[in-house]
Amino acid sequence: MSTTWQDEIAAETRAGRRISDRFIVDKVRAAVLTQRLPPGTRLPEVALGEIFGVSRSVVRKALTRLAADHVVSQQPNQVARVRAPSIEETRETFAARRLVEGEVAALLAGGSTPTLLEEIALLVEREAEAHARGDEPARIEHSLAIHHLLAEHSPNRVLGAMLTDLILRTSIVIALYKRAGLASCYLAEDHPALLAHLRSGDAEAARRSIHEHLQALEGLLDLSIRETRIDLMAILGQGEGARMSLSRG
Amino acid sequence: MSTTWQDEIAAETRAGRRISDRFIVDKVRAAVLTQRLPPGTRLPEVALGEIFGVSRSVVRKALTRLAADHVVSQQPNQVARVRAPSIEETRETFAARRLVEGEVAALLAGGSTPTLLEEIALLVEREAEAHARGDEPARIEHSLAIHHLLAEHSPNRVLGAMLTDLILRTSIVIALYKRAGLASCYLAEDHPALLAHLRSGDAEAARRSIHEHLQALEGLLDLSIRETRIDLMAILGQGEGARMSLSRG
DNA sequence: AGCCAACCTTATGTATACAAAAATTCAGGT
DNA sequence: ACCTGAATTTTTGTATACATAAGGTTGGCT
Repeated sequence: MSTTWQDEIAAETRAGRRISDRFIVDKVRAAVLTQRLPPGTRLPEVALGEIFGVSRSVVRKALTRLAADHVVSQQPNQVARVRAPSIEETRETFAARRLVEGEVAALLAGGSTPTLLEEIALLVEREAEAHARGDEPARIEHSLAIHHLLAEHSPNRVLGAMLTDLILRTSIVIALYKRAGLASCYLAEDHPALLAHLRSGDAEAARRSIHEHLQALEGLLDLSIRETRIDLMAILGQGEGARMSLSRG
Repeated sequence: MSTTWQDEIAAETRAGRRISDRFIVDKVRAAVLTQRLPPGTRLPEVALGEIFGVSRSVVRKALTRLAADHVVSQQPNQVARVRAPSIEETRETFAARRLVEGEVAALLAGGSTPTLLEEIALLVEREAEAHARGDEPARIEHSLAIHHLLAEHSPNRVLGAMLTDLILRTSIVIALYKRAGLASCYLAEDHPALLAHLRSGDAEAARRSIHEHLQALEGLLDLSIRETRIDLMAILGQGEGARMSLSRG
């Protein structure tokens, strides 16, 4: 994974651009989303600075922004760590997203442009194809793109920004709590149904389909009471593996 | 106003505490809320640093956090300025808050503790008293306290945090767009009605009373189309007054 | 052997110096 | 008189040095 970062950093510097805090935010967020940086991983400022070839100033700004996005936790005089949302917070995040994304979908059911509907239709198709050929990373990417499209085109931009945040947070906890044996969180009917309701302009049906979709998604997670699993992971599991790959750079 | 800050800074240092970024965030946010720092005001890092007696490092962190809270706008290589939300954003913020606070109130209608209900009842009473004696600052404080209480006690803490943010943002635009001749935004019936519905446990009635309350509040604002008012203010009105009081420190 | 304390390592908090980019000012020309 | 453009000033971006606090480790003591 460090090599991936190394490559992207090299590409960025070759392009004449300096590494910005934004770049670091994006890379760390992507790594957290794909669990290359598991919850609890320590993110010391100097180590990150060496990896990205910048000083602590830039890293600190990036970490502050990641903390505002709920990706890392930052406590005074302590190392920043990849956040491990609790089961309770996971449930609450899903509930918040149901509320917000449901409203956005309802707003969009009235006034979405044909262009938007076509873009969504394309992504829905691609997601199905990716699933059919067993390409789970591509499927996740297209699925996320659909929801991000809703957020970006929300008539209410304040709600849209909130939704962007919630999509990120739910993605993190989905990666975290996905039931062990489950190959994919694909729900074949849900996105086509949503699209149909957006097309027909039925706001309440669109809202309902979002609610059901997210409810089903949450149901695919392993949110059993034994929260110890995560605590142990945060305390013990962050050990040598993740730490080394960071300090190796 | 600088003298107020000076006093608070002196009190903080006397107490042995160093001025933290948190302190600066709180003070700037309060000043924006009370319009002592009008929209468009420039907030240069060195000037703020001199006022608070800290270096740019601390100020920068504070400004980054204020930007995350939508209080100031920060663009690369430009001075941070107090944000002036547009009329459109104001409407969208109110809509978002109606959605979120309505849900929180509905959740709270079922399961709020007697303690919480008593606290709210006390604040409702105090707000009415403050209004009766014409003490508008105190009235605003108690009114805000009621809504913050809902946010803090939200069974869904994710929604609660989102509501805290939205309360701040709506407070800013209320101060910004309050109709000129209006002495107060007090709506005598609304808070008591909300309290009654929280007590009775009727979730949908509680949600509805929040919706109506916020709709009425938005109706008290001057959101006419001529947005030029704000643009002019941001460009011209930020002149000597605010700038000087900052540089005078 | 177990526990405690002092030390040392590590990492963050803060200030400051220098570089680069904007904004402003002022002079020159049309 | 107005517009243009270079020089100056202001302000931010980044790196680095020093101070401080947290965490772990080793030594000594009971």
